[in-house]
Amino acid sequence: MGIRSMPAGKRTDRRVARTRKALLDALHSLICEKDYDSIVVKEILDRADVGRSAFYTHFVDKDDLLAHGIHDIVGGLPARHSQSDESRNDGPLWFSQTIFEHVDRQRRTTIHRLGRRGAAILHQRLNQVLVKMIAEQLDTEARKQHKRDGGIPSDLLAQYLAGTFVLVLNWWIESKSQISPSAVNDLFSSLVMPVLASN
Amino acid sequence: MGIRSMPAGKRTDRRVARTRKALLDALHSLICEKDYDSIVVKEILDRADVGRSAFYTHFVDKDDLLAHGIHDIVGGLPARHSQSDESRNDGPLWFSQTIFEHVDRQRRTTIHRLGRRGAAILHQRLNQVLVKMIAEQLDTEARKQHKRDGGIPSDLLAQYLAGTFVLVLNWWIESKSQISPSAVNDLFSSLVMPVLASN
DNA sequence: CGGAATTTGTGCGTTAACGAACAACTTTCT
DNA sequence: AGAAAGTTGTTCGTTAACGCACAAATTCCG
Repeated sequence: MGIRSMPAGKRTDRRVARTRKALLDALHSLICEKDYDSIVVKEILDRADVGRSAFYTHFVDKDDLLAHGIHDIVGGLPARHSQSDESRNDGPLWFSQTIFEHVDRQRRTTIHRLGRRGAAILHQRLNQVLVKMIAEQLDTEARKQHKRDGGIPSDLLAQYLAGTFVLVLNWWIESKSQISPSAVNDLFSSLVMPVLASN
Repeated sequence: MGIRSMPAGKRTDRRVARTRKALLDALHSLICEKDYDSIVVKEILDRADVGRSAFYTHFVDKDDLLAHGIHDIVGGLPARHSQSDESRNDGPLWFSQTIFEHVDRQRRTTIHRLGRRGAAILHQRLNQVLVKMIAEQLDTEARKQHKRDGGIPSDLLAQYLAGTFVLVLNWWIESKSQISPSAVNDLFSSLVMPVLASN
């Protein structure tokens, strides 16, 4: 649910933010040291210095905690997007480059420790968040252009873009060949640009 | 009161420890940036991310918070003392060298920003804590030697040693001449050793 | 000087985190 | 296999921290 986007409601309690951050950080630092599957809740609790009951008031289990970890990754993205100089870099692909670079940075420290399951969870979640973000951005842009539609429905397009992105991302991570973030970003562009152009 | 010495009672609540540490750390980092006197409670609260009422449940005011800051400095001392190999380095002066070195390290970052008042508070508190620590150590040692007394009362001796130490420390800080920690420690030894030897 | 603004310290109803205990389940060891 | 050890997820009474509002004291400034 709401990452921290809408200005509605009162802002979150200090304690809530603290506990969440402590747990998220604890998991992150643990993943840097050992495989995700071998990590046990007690370890997270100890490192975060948080009680067991507090954990389960915020997350349903370890996987849920992991899934929420991407907010740190993707959370800062819309800020950069909306704060950009309104120049011309806000196409539907504004997100890809940044994420590719981020993944590239974290590749050797954390990502390879996730294992099949952890990676699947994160990809699923990333897909989820991306769909939402892209859909919003697409709608905003469509509204600027006087609702000119008739092509591909925007929600389908969003799902397509997110899906393709995660696919490429996954392939990139699995692939042994060392490709630069920029190069794989170009690959991604090559795949989806024709579709975008035809719209 | 009790720093964290006695094994009595249940250990402190996580929340208490967290709040205390957050406030202590916040003050410390603020002193690194501006004069102690110019720091206002609100600033400490904001940086520590702690509510106003939480502050006053632990400390009576800003000065009280500062005073409790030395526990970080002196707190680790007894551990080192009791964990030493029981060899022969536990004279009554085991504390001085360590503290001189610590002060030397923090000299340019924090100490000079304390001002008259802040320094006075810290010295007073340091004296207080030292008296207690030295007295305990003196008693322990006296008990080992079959209560052989008749010389200077141990509590007086403790006060004397602490007082002299703080005096030398203060002089060292104020003095323009650059004296090494070891050198000033030797000076301190020279002052009190005769008295100790005559006992 | 004197009013405005800020800072201080306190009170209080609400809520999140605590800690401890628990049954159910999984792992490990022999 | 079967006992011992460890892990998970839940419950519940207690308590610290929250946020907010307030009067008193202090500092700022025209």
